[in-house]
Amino acid sequence: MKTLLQVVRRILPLQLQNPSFPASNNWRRFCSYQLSNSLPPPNSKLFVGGLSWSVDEKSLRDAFSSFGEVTEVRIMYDKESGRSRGFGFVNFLKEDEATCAKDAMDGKAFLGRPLRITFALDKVRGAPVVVPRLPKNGNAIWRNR
DNA sequence: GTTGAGCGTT
Repeated sequence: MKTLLQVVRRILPLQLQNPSFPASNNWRRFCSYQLSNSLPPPNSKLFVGGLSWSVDEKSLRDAFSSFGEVTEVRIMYDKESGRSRGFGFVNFLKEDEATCAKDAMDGKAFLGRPLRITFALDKVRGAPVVVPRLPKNGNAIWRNR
C-alpha cells in the first residue's frame, strides 16, 4: 500500500523534491518557511510605515534612539502639500540595533497609530523596483525573491 | 480639520 506521499513523489518533477518542499504533511510549517524566506533580509535601516501625519523626524528619532545609535532619520513628505506621506526610514549604526528596535516597536502604537516596521529595501541603482505587499499582519510578502 | 497602503526630494 503506497502512501499518498510516495505517489506524489513519483509524479513530481525533481525540482520540487528538495528539502524546502514539505517532506511531511506539515503545510503550515512549509508556508511559514516560505514566508520568512521572503522577508527582507536584516539591515541596519528600517522602513517605518503607519506613521501618524503629525510625527516628525525629531519625535521619530527620540522614539528609536533608545535601541541604539540612530545615524539617520528621514520622513517622506509630499512635495507640494508638505504633509507627511506616513512613512519614513530610521538608520542605525549596527544591524542588531535595528533588529532590536524592529522587534520592540513593530505593531506598537505611536501617536495613536500602530507602526509597521520592516527592514528597508536596498536601493540598488539599475535594478527594477520590487514592490512588496504589506498585509494586515505587518509582514512583507515579496515577489521575485 | 479630508485619506491610510506603502520603500526614499539630496
